[in-house]
Amino acid sequence: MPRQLRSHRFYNRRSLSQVHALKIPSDYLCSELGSRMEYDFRAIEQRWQTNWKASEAYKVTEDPSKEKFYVLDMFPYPSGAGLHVGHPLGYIASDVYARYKRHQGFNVLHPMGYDSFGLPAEQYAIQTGQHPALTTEANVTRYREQLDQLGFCYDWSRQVRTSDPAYYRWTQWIFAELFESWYDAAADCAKPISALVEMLQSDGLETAQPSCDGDWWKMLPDGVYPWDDAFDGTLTAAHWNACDAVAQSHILMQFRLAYLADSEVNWCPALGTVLANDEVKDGLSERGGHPVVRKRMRQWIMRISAFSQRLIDDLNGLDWTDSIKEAQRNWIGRSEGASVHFGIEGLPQHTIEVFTTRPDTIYGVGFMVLAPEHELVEVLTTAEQKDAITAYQTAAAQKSERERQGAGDHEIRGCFTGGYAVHPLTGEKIPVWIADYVLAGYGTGAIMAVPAGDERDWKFAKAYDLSIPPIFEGVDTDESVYTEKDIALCNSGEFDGKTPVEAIPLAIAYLEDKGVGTGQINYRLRDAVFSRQRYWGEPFPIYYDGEIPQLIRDEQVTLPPVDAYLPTEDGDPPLARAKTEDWNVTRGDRMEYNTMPGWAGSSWYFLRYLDPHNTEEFCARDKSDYWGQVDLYVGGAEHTTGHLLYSRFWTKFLFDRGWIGFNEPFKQMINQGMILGRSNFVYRVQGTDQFVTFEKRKEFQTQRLHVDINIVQSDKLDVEAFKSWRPEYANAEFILNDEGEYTCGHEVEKMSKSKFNVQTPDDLVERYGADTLRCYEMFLGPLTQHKPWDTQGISGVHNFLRKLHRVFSQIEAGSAATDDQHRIVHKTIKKVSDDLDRYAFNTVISALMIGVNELLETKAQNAALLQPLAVLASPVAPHLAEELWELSGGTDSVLDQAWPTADERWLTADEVTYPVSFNGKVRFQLTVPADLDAQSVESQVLVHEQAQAHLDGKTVRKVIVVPGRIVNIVVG
RNA sequence: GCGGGUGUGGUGAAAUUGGUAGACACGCUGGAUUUAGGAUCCAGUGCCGCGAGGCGUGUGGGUUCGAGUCCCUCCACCCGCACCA
Repeated sequence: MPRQLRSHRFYNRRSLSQVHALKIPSDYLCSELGSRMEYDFRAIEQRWQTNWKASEAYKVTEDPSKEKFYVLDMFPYPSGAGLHVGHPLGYIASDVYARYKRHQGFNVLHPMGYDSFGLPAEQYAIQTGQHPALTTEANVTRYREQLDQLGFCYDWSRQVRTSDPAYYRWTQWIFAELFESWYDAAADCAKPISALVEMLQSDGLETAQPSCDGDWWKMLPDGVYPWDDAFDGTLTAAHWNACDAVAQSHILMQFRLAYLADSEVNWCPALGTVLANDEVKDGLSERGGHPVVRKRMRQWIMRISAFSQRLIDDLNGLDWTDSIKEAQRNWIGRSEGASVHFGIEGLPQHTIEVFTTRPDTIYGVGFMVLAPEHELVEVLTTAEQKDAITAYQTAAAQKSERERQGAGDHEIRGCFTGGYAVHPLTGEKIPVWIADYVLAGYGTGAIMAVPAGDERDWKFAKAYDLSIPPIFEGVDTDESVYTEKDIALCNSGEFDGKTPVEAIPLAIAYLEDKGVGTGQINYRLRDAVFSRQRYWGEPFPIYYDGEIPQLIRDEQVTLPPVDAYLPTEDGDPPLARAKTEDWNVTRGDRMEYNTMPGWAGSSWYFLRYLDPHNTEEFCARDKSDYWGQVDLYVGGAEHTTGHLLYSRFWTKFLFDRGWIGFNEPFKQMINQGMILGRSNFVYRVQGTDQFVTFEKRKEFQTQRLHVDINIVQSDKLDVEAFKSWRPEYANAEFILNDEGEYTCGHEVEKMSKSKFNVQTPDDLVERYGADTLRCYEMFLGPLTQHKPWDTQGISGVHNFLRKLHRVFSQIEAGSAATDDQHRIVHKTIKKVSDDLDRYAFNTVISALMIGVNELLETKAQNAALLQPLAVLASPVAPHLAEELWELSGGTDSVLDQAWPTADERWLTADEVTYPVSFNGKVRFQLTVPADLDAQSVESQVLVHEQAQAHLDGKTVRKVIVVPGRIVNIVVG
C-alpha cells in the first residue's frame, strides 16, 4: 500500500467509497471492510441509533405496575470546548447501569440536561457583544451531537436547561416560596410566613421561634419601629400590632428564608460580583483565581443555617462515600460549647458575648480578643489607643482575604484597645485586644483567650507578653501550652480537681445558674448569599417600592436585553442598563437588578426531570411521588460540596412545605475519577531549531515543549507531521536515537488544550465506534479512581468486540451446545451480574472477554446458547448487542429482554483441582471429584506419589483441607 | 495541623468472605502467514537462576496451617478542610 494511504487510514478512516477512490485491490477490501463476517461498527451503530430514535426506545412514563429506578448524571455546563474523553466516563457508567436496571424490569428514568446559566458565556458576551443565549445554544447543540454519537439511553423528551424561561420560571417560584416562608425552630420545619404573621398578631415572639440572627432587631432601619433603644428583641403582640405596614415588612424580612440584608460578602473586583463561601478557595475566586475582599452590601440571602442540624443528621441515611459526607459535616462545622457574656469596665449597658468549646477553662482567661470589625471595638477603644486601633483596622480591611489568612503562615498580629472586660465569675479586669486570628464571620467574632489551653492564645500571649493564668495541675503553662482534656484543673474554683471532660457540663450548668452564659451549639455554616451582579442568570421576581422589595407572582419576569453585559457607570449590575421598555414586567420604583447565582438552577433540576413540561407547577406531586428520590447519582467529586448542600437544603424546604414527599434528593452517589491526559514532549536544544530525542536530551541544554499527542505514536514522533504542525517548526532538525527514531518524553497530567493532550471522543468513535469507546472507558480501571488515558489500549477492547461479533456470525442452525459451553455462558452471567451490582464495570468487560475467548475456542455455534450473551453485552455495547440479538434470531429489541439468570446447575463442576501446598508453598495439583469429602481428599493427597516425595523423612504435623479451595500440609 | 483515600509486573489493573498473587488487556520478545503492516494467527512474558529452587503486593513487626486482604509501627503520594475559639 502506498504510504500516503496508510497515513490517511490511520488519521481518519473514511467511508468505503473514498477508499475505492484510492484504487485499492478489491480482495483487500473484502478482508478489511466488505465481508458480512466483519464487524462493521459504523453501519451497525448508525442503523440502531436510527431505530431507537424512530421507536422512541428511551422514552419513559410513570407506570405503577413497575418499580421505578432513577439514574441521574450531574448535568454539564455546556462549555465552548466540547467534551473530551474524560467527560463521558460518568455518563457511560450511569448509562450502563440504567440499561442493566431496565433489563431487570425496572422502569428506569435516565434524563439529561444542561446547567446553561454561567460565567463563561457571559465573559464571552462581554468580549464579543454576542448574547449569551446564542453562545449557549451553539454549545448545547455541539454537546448534544457528541452525546448522541455515544448511544446513551437518555429520555431527551425530558431535557431541561436552566436558562430556559420555562425552566427558570420555577426557579423563581422556589425563590418566591422561600421568601414567603420562615423556619420554625421549635417544630424544626419551614412554614408559610402567613402562619408567623398570625402568631405575631396574637402572641408576638413569645410562642413563635423563628430562626433568625440573634440581634435581628439591630438590622432594622432606624426609626421604623415603635420602640426605643432599650428594646432587647422581646417582641410582643402589642409591639407588632403597633407597627405600620412598612415596619412589619422590615420585621418579617428578618425571619424569611430568603431575605434581604446588609452583610459582609466575598466581593471579587475582577469578576465584578459577590461569591458564595464555597466559590472562594484560599481567598481567591474558584473560577479564574482572582483576589476576593470583604465588602458590605445589601444582598439576597438564603437562610440555609436554619437547616444545619438536619443537614448533618440526615447524612446518616445516605449511601455516599465517607469523604463526601465528611466534607459536608466539615462545611457545616458543628461545635458544642457555651455562650458566655463578659461585662465591660465602665460600660454597664454593653457585654461582650463569646462562644467557647471549653467553658471549663473560664478561670484561665488571660485576655479577650475581638475581630477587627467587631462592633464593640469602637466603644472599647481608649483615646490613647485610638490611632493604633484605627490604623490596624484600616490595614486589616484593605487586605484581601488571602493576605488576611496569611496564605497559611499564621503571623501573629494584634492591637490593644485600651479597654477592659470584666470576668463574669471573678470580677477581674481583663484586657481586650483585636487580632486577625479572630474571625468576624465565626461565632460572635469575639473570644475569651485561655493561653494555658489554646495554642493560638498561648502564642499571642507570648508575643505580646500577656498573662497566662495556670489552670492545669502540674503543668508549667508558661513553658508550653496544654490542649489535652485529661488532666485535673486547678485555680478554677468549683472545678478544681476535675478533668475538663468532667468539668465542661458542670461549667455550662454553673454559668447558666449564675445567669452569665448558656450551653450552645455553633455552626460554621453561614447563610448563603444569593445575589450576583451578573447578567446571565435568573432574574428575581422582585420589584421595589422605595426600599421595600415586593414579589411578582402573577407574571414571569424574563431577562431583558441590555446594550452591554457590564456594570453601569454607577456600579449597578448589568440589568440596571435595561430600559423600562426592555423589561417584560416593570412595577414599583425599580426592578431588582441582581440575578441568582449558578447554584440556583442546579439545586432542583433533578425534580424538574420528573415533570418537565408542567406549566402549572414545578413538578406535580403524583409525579414526584412515583419517581421519588434519585436512586443513583453519578458525577465528579470536585466542586460538589456546595451543590450537594444547596440541593439538600432546597429539597428539605420543598418537603417541609409539602410539595414533595422526600427530604433528601440523592439516595446513593458514586463519584467517578478523573481521566488524566498523557502528554508528550519534545526537547529543543536551546537557541536552535534542533530537537533532540528523549534518550540523548541530557547531552544538551534543552527546553521541554509539549507536543500534540496526535502526531506521536507509542512515544515516537512523526517528524514530518511535526514540521507541518506549526510554522515555527517548519525548519526543525532532529537528533535521532540509535534506531533512527525520535522518542518523545511523557507525563500524566490533567487534560487541557494548552498541553496538547486532549483526546476527544469524536476521533475515537470515528475510528473504533461508540461501543468500543464505551467498553474501553469502562475497562480502563475502577470507576472511582483517577487514571491516565492511554489510547493504545483501545485496540484490545475493539478486538474483543470483533470477536464477540464473530461468535454470533458463526451461528449454525442445528448445532448443539456442549456442557462446557453452557458452563462458560452461565459463569459469565454470574460474574457480569455480580460485578454490575457492585459497579465494578472494568471487570464486567474482563468477564465478557474471557467468556468470548472461551466460546470461540470451543467453537460455539448454537443460537439459544449464545442469546444471553447479547443481553449481557447490551449495557456496555448497546449497538452491537442489538445486532447480535438479531443474528441469534431474536425479535424486537434487545433493550427489554429480561436479564439472564445463572443456572446453579452449570456453575458447579464435576471435578475440583486442589492446589496442594506444604508449609504454605504450592507443590502440585490434584484433581478429585467435586463431592469428595475433606477426609477423603486428605487421604488421597497423602498417598499421592508427589506428596510422598515432598514428605520424604519429615513428619506430617497437620493437614488442612479447605473444601473446594486448597490443601495445606504442615510438616516439621 | 485535622479529616478522607491510595501504594501490587514495563503500563492500566484483577484477586468480592484470610486460601494457587498478577485474571483481563496494553506493551514487549520470538515465530507463522503476507508484496506490505500499525492486519491476522501461534508461543512466551513478575524478578533472580541453565536447573532444582529461591524471592516477591510501600517499610518494619504481629496474629494464623495460610496474609495483598486482619492488627500495630513507620514512609510516600493524592484529595478535601484549615487562625472555626
